[in-house]
Amino acid sequence: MPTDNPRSVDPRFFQDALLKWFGRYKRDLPWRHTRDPYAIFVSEMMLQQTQVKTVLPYYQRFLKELPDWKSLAKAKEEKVLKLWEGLGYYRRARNLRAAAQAVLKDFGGKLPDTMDLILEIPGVGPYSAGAVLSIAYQKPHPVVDGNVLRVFSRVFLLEGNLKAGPGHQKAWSLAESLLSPKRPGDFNQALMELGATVCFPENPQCLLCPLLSQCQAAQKGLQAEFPQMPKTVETVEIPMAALLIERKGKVLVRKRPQEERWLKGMWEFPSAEGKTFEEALRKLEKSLKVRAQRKELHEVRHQITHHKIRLRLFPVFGLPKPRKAGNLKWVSSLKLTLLPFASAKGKLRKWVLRKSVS
DNA sequence: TACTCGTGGAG
DNA sequence: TCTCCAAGAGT
Repeated sequence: MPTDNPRSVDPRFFQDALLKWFGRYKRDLPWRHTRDPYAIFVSEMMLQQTQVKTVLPYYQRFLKELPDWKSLAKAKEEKVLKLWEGLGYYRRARNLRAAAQAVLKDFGGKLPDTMDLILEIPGVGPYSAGAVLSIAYQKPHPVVDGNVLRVFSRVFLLEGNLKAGPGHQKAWSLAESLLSPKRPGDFNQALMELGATVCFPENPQCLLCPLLSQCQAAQKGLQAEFPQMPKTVETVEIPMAALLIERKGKVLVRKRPQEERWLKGMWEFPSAEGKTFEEALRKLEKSLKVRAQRKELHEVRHQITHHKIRLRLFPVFGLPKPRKAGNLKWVSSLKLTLLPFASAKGKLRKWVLRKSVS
């Protein structure tokens, strides 16, 4: 019979096992070498729904360029977005800048160290608040993220969807009851580290786990059955066409308006959706008054939530006229632009940089 | 509450 | 090639 009663676990044993393991096996990460609340705050914003390995280069570059609250608060949004290019969830970048402005304007230049105040900051929710307070200020607040949910679901055999409703509440109360009051920051990081490096979604490395003796799923051989994730929505395919329009060594880019469903306010090669590529292409030709080749230069596949996007890039015939429309711009380099589906690591961007914009 | 927002890595 | 999902927040 599954027990989900936190009182069946000795918090002291849990803390000792976890902290000892963390001390020995934790990864060497840059934000573990600083006590600066700003740097820790930046790392937490970047780490939302994003793996450590992906964040690393962004974190280093971001702090070098914008080392403190003041420089971030005063930076242009374009600059912050450029530093975020390719990291995804761009609202985080805008919120981070707004957070810096709030810290300066509302909190005297110092990140607040209490739960109620830090939650007022844009982009800070329950997880980030607990993480920053415990790691930067050693305040005894728990965290619950995807890693913690996975570890708890296995150790305590928690059934059902833990990402919302009563299951989520249960996870938070467990995290609170188990938290090490002396070392909350290390405890929280240890729990997440365990999920990230041992308690994998697939093929968890149970023999390396400090909680093995406490893990109900492992004892029953049910690791693969937990966590119990809600079934995923079917993905819809969206054909998209984009145009590569060159003139005198420059390329036409477009700022996506607020009406777009994704990547609002981001720069791209002019693009459109359609039921078919041909339809998308005709829309573009009409709105920009140009003629495009029917053979694409390149195709990129991309997935945004339950949308499967296929973006084809078509070259434009002849020499198009210059245009001045507000959301269009000729650029000679992509250094100042953000290109959807063509992020820093994207194939399309690499292709364009090599073939077209040198 | 449930949906939306990006991208890359792993199996 | 396809599916899953990650140091979540905003609405």
